[in-house]
Amino acid sequence: MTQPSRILVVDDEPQIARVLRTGLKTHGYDVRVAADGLSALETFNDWNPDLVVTDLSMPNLDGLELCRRLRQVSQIPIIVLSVRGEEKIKVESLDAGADDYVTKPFGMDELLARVRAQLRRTAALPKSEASPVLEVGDFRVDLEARSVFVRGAEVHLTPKEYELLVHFVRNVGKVLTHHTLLGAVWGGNYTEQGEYLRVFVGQLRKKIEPNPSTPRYILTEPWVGYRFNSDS
Amino acid sequence: MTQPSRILVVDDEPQIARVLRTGLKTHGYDVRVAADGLSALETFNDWNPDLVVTDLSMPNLDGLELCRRLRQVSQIPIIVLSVRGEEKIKVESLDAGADDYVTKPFGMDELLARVRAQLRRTAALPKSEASPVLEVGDFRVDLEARSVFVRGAEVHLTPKEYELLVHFVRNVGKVLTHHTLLGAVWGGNYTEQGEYLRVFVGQLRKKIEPNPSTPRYILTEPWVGYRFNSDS
DNA sequence: TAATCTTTACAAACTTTTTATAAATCCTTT
DNA sequence: AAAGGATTTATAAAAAGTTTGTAAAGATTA
Repeated sequence: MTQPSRILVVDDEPQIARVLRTGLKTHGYDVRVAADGLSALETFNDWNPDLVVTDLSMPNLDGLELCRRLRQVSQIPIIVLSVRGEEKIKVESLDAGADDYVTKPFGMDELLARVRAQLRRTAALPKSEASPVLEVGDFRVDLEARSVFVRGAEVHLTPKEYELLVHFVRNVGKVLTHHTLLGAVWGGNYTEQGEYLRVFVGQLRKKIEPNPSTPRYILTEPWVGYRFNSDS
Repeated sequence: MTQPSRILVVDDEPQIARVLRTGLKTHGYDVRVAADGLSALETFNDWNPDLVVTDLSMPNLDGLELCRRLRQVSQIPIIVLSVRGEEKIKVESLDAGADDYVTKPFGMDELLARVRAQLRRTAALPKSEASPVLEVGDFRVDLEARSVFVRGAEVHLTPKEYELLVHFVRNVGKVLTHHTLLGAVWGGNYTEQGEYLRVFVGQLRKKIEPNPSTPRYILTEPWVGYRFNSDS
């Protein structure tokens, strides 16, 4: 049997920490709790967890800084807990290296779903970056042939559409900010051209979504960016 | 009885070339010699050898570049000959696509052992790449006779048209960038001459497409390149 | 001289960018 | 909790800018 995944919970509020610990434990995860950023880093080094769930406001070393420090040494998935409505901080978190966020107050079910999604994503990552074919959910992207198949059928994409899709597929389950996507596809001088992104996301959806008006793959994260989803 | 293996020897020094030719011939191989990289490529296309032994320093097109060019179109084993002790060039050769490396001066026995090893290795590979006849969809290209049949009828192609088609046929289904195609057919110094490609694709289409204005085989991928399609 | 390759020029096709408007989302106030 | 206002997002379509297709003339080679 495989080892249970290890999850490091970082929160200075004891009630929330307890809820998270018990919720995750009852679903089979191995959990440890740290009350601030510094002890989180220590536990990370000692225990080598598979995923981190962290609050943003904490003593000693806040969530943003924790993300940055972790990113310097690891690709481990990080889920940030943020307050509803503070969109700016969400973007900052993602820029700092977070993979996803959950807005408080949150349901345990939602958090568990996000945790599963992140663990699945990192499990699916290719061991060597060399593989010329990306296979994710219903998608198959052959980088060498530059061809794209969705649910078995080939779709033709223009250059910009293609680059955008590749970026999505390479980051399934991860929330990508407008800034990030624009930089990746159009380059660093176009990170403010939100219109481009809207237009091309729309075109991509028309080509890959069964029902473009209620997207199943390219989900929008209002005020933040988009997330590529591969679940059925 | 099976055909003797064909070995293409590429060396501009006549003595060495002669030694290699006689040595290999007395061991039952079919041998041809080319004095430089360019004529080696020609002989390769015409004669479809099973293995290439090449020197590094040559006029016209050196051994490294020859390796790269061959690798674009073939998995044929390449053994490189070079002066003893040049470790850097050894690494470069292998990066360029060489399979093995023999330092001069060398014993014929050693070279023969390397040749046998490489041929043994490729003997296990699927036959497709070794065949002198490429059959793809409605196309039949006889590399040895340098003849092309489309839907049963032979078509006459000029040298450039022929090389272009061979490159397409060898990479069915893949999108080939302008850059790649120009490099493969015209060489590395012409990768910016997009006009050439447009003109020759047009000529090829006139010769092979049932309806050149709505191509069925050579499909264009706007802003990227072309893709050869073999479906009906 | 004939065949092939290179160069040139312009119309047609396609992608990207821009623009405009409707729909959705979020925040504030009641 | 509900309504209104501000901002963001979705969508369509026109405008702009490149690339591609094609013919034909010039250059080169055998």
